[in-house]
Amino acid sequence: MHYHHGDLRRAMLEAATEAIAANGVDRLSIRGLARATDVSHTAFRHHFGDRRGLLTALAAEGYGSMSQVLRAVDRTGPEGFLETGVAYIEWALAHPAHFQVMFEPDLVDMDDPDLREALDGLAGALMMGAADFAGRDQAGDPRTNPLALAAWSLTHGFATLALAGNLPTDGAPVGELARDVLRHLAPPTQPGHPPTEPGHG
Amino acid sequence: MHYHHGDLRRAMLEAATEAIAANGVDRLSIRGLARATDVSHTAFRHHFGDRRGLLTALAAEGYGSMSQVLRAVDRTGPEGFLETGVAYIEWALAHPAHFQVMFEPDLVDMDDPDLREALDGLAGALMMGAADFAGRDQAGDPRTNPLALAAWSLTHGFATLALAGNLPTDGAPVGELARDVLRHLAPPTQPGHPPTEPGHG
DNA sequence: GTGGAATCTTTCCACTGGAAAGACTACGCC
DNA sequence: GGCGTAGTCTTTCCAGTGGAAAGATTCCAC
Repeated sequence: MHYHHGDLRRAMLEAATEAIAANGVDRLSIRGLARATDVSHTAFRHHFGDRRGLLTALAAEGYGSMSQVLRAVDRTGPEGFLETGVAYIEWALAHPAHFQVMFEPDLVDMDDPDLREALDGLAGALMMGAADFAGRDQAGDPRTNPLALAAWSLTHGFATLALAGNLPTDGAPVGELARDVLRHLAPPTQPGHPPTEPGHG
Repeated sequence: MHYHHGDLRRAMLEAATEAIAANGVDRLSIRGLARATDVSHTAFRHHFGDRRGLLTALAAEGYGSMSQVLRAVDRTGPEGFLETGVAYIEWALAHPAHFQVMFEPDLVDMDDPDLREALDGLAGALMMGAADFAGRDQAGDPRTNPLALAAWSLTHGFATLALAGNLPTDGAPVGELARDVLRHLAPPTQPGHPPTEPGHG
């Protein structure tokens, strides 16, 4: 046992990831992390400042990881427009702790420069994927393009509901179900009547 | 000031609603609620048991309220299939504290009978609305119908992203944007594998 | 080596949620 | 009226939490 831990910052982030995934972020205890890492409960302050700083770092790590994964997606296939969404969902299910922190602004310090930089990186990756849905001619910015926003909402909603345990995840891999769900996104038809035509038509 | 508060249960729920909407559920303090209600910090225990019990009651209240609103939606118009989704989103934005607690299973006691009953009521209302998306011939159960699940995911995702501050809510009412987004849901146009298998049931 | 910077500990504090026991009040019953 | 019981709230105490401040230890450039 050394006085210097070696890489306490990383160890704390990993311990927090496990603890949040197991018990939820509301039951995350700094002192519990310190015990798991075998340091004093104030050791983390040098690296993160306070509890919120730790969660902010975790969120930034999540933005970076997700951004990296989404940018590596092969979107050239016949259903390439779906792949970013599927990757988004699979990443969320594989990183529940990060995902939970990433989209709860109450938990983090939104003014943190590292966080903002990582978030901007993810936003860029999302726009690339959304452009596949919206059509390559159009901008994929959800702020201006309702179809892109619909793609993001659908993907994010599926991931959120799945993480909250509201989906039948029994047996079949979620990736296939996600594909089936994401396929139901379509451009708008004439306003005034529904774009869906039930089977009896 | 009476020894008996009168309706402490309701007062506590309302104070909690305000506090969560203002600061998020993670910063909700029982003692803070007690101060706001001018009672001792253990007075609530008789009504809710513990902190989790209070959040559980809040979630149940939310399920009941949302269910009631969704069931009152007029779904007969030309775009009636959208109205449940729009009402879902508008309810969520009008009740951010409830919504936040309703879909975070870590925060509540999922075995609470009152909660389960209220949740079942909401599930029924959601299935009615989802059936409008999925087509009236088909079951609107998101557990078996991918289109119904897509409708729920899209609606829920939009509400979640809006509450997290990720949407451009400047100026225009969110209801219209929600309509534009929800209109993008459609049956699959891609050949190949049909997303819905006509299993028996 | 030595001085300074980085890292971790010790100690203390205000605060939190919960347990236990007691005090007050409403209300049916005599 | 008075009485007793159930319901409601308080008082008191406790273990646990996050954070502030100051000190101890180790690393590293020189």
